[in-house]
Amino acid sequence: MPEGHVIHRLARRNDELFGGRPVRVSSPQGRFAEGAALIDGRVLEEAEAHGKHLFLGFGGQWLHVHLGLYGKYEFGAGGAPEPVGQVRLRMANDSGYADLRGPTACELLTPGEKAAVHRRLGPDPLRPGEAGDEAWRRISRSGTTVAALLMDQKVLAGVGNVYRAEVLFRLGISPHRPGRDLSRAEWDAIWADLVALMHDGVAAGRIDTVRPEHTPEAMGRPPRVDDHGGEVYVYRRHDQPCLVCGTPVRTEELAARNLFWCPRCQQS
DNA sequence: AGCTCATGGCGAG
DNA sequence: TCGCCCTGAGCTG
Repeated sequence: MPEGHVIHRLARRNDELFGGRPVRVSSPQGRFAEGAALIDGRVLEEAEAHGKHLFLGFGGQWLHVHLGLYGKYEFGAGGAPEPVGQVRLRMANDSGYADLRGPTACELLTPGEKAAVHRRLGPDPLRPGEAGDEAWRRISRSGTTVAALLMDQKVLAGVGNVYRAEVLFRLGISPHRPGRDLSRAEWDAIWADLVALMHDGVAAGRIDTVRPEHTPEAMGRPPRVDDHGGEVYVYRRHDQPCLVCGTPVRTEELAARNLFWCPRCQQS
């Protein structure tokens, strides 16, 4: 269950393991059998991520993978074992293998179709050279809440439920503020914080957002591990005391997703 | 064994 | 806004 940092790691991992060499491609489960046959034995030329979309380039044909809510990659060294369960896509060479399960998308795209995917995605804080200006144009004109806008992949690509909750907490911004009520300075701060947090996420392979001064050790509290594997302020911490002010973290359903925030630290 | 939930997104209405 | 798709983990019984 991935946000953008996971996909960028997957692009790098695929490139390291398979890049520049022929790769065996199959679909043990069978649901991607025809596509797999078309690229089986070809050379992986490039691997790229845009938001939560992964693109693997096989000379004019692009394998497009989107993990959705449940998709998962598993990498291994050496020979691939007998597939267990539902493996949609398997890529393998003599060094190792990668198994993909449960993706929302696993398909071959033409360059034109790939370009269309990019066109409908907003700027990605993890893509080199991208700026948040295009996102700001949409946000500053929208009456939708900033919480919903941050999750909208047309506005901004790669941010999911964890990063949106955490960046709003870190900047003390209420998730219910309409986008058009944000100042340019506030947006610039959000973008800069996302760039920093998500690059940390790529490096660490998990989402950590708690500043050093608010860690349990610094606050004189018992150590704590969030069940999704990172240290965060509000994500999935509903009814637990805010790490900064002690007020119970609140939750609410917004556009069919859980939103988390601190009603005291995020009033403005 | 059978729920329920999850870091997502699409299309129908 | 709702229902639906994909899969697995973590409960409850």
